[in-house]
Amino acid sequence: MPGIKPKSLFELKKLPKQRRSKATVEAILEAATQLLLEIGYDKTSTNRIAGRAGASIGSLYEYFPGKEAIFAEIRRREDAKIDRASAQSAVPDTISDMLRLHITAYIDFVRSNLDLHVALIREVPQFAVANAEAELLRIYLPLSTKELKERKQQLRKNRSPSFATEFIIRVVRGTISEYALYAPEHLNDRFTENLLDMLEGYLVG
Amino acid sequence: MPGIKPKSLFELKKLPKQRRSKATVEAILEAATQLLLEIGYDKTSTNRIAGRAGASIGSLYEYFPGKEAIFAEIRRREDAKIDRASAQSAVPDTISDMLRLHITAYIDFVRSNLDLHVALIREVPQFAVANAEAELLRIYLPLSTKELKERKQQLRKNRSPSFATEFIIRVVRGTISEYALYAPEHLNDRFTENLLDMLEGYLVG
DNA sequence: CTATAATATGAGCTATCACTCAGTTTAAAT
DNA sequence: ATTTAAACTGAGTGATAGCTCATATTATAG
Repeated sequence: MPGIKPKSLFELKKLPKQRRSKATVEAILEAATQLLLEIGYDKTSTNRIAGRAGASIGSLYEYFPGKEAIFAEIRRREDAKIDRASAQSAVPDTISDMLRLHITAYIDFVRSNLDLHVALIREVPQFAVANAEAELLRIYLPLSTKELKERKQQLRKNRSPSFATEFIIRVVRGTISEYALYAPEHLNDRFTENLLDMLEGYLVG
Repeated sequence: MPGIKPKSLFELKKLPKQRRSKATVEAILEAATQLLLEIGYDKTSTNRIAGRAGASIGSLYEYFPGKEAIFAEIRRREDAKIDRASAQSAVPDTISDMLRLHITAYIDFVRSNLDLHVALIREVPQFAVANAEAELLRIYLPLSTKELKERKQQLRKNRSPSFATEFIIRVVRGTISEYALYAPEHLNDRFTENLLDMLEGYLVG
């Protein structure tokens, strides 16, 4: 019986309870984010993160089971921001307005955090891919199959709501990531309008 | 005057001349590919690659300046395969047929090398991003601005050939990568038909 | 005030990594 | 047969990585 199996390599070992330790965890996450942007994932060591954060390496390992967990938490928090960006009170009647609402929100979000967004895709190993998928479903909940079904009369013939839901979600995510990675300067209004035009043509006709 | 600056960290230091050394280089690339798929980029060490390849670590460094160069070469060879897949003799008259030709070729290619394709995106740090862009332009040359201009009468009004060229290239690449990474089992004929349908609607109307 | 839990410390351990180099073996050239 | 170039070898080096743990400090609870 060797060591005890840890709950997860990607989650916090324990939650900070006092103000002091909460600040430590925040400082670690902030330092890790900075270092990711400055020198990349590989060269960012746990010792360096602790140093930048003004914490000891021991404290870091008090809360994080390892390096990966730090970046998994950073990713989780970015996901949460997207959630907030997409959470809309009013749900439009037309598919066209629905598309515009969510896609502009998503593009605005990506643009406002472009460097970090790109670094997370480009630098950080995709250890928590399952998570990314769960995130996907949460983010675009408003754009879900259910909502499309409720607007089925607007849909083009032969468009299955369930298939179309996944399809447009992946077209949007994939295309925006592609632009963010390789042509961020083209992630502009003209792009947005073309994307919306294309998707509306696909869904509504 | 410290060391002499190497030509590039991503290119071969020297080309193998004899049959024996060519085989060594091939074995190294094959071993690196296997290890990438088995244990990932981070855990794949140069010593391990040499071991698996049946070569000495010294031989490895005779031809490759470092670990990154090995995977850059693997990527280069994959790119070359895409080139070949897209190189078509007949150039169709209609935009619709053009789309079908190149997109089905690209999807077939991705599907036939799915594991490696995904691993290269997911695991290998994007050290040679400029290369990926050069590749992009080469791959879709047939689908270029020029070819769209020649078929301008088929294009929808207000579609700029130059903008549309980049747009559809990135939609295709981004979307297919998204599916390959997160839903490879949905990278099927139904997906292909929907993608073609959407793009044709966008370009032709 | 005391006891207990929470938090912080950082020297140092083990492991592994990318990589070098002095020497040897094999093949090609003359 | 001899010379020269190409190819191969692998123990060893320096650096650094992730991470532990015994100890010390600070905060909360009773």
